[in-house]
Amino acid sequence: MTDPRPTPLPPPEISDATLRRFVGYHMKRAFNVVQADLTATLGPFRLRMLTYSALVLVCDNPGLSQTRLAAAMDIERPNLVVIVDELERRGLITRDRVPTDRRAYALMPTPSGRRLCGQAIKAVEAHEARLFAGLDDTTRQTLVAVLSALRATPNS
Amino acid sequence: MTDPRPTPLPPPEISDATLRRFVGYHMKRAFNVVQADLTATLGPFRLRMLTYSALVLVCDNPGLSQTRLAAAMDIERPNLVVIVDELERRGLITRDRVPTDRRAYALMPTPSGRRLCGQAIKAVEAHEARLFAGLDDTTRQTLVAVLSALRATPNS
DNA sequence: TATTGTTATACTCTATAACTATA
DNA sequence: TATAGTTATAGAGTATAACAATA
Repeated sequence: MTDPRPTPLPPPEISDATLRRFVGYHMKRAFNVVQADLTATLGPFRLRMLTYSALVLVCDNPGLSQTRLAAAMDIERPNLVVIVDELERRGLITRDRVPTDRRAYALMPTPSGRRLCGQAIKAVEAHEARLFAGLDDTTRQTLVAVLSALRATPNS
Repeated sequence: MTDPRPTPLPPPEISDATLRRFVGYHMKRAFNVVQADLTATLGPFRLRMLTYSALVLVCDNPGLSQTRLAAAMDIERPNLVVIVDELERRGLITRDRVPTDRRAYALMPTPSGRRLCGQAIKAVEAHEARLFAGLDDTTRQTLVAVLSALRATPNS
């Protein structure tokens, strides 16, 4: 199976050894892959990673306030507003006033929201099972442990 | 050390067990931490993760074309244009026409670009050493191996 | 004064279509 | 025709300041 073509210009391998030494570089690329796959998985539910995360947290913690939800999602409160707007507009959650603190909202899942959430969770489970099929349990646990430990950064 | 205050409302722990079961959730949060830290690290050099990656690749592969650089960085060519624009405007790289193919550019680092690149690499090395100080070599290698393996996604 | 939710805003990254000039 | 680089554009995520209502 020799190739008779006079290879027009054998594209010299790119040397990315320097970049590959940095974990952040690998994290970025890996996350892009996961993100793209997850977006496709959630597409049929008209959810994105952020709306999905918010819906799951509201279903698991009915009555959550937006401030605490934003903290749990590790995003800024202003950025949560549009996410809650979207979930509320679709009738998946409700914003109920808290009698004891009329500043805050108690976010509650609707029956429809709970239903969609359950379906989306199953889809994401299947998505992750496929994506991480090559990892044994120990490696997967190590991965999660390492990523979790990165939460708090003792910056200099 | 008893607390005499009548805890106004003991914020019930948020149950995020469902989300925590998904690796993508941990990847997102971990990447946000790394990204924020890296942005701070590169700030003094007026570089971001993308401009840094591009500069490193051009320094390691002088004469690289934009198409191949975009492929190496795993971004779309249109998005690379502004990155190359910025590096060129700052005098860190040059866009030289390729005599044999006048459509393409040969990206070359300037002496100033090489100098800044060397300094930035050292800063990023220190940044990563600090960020991943808790990981032994084996764990770190496992992490990189797992993240790298995620590149190609056999999507269903 | 402090906090909840909100608006406005800006920057970055990502993705696609369509154009130009070359090949 | 196909490719290299470009422009325009749109969507999404992130971050900060400042405001009204309420505590």
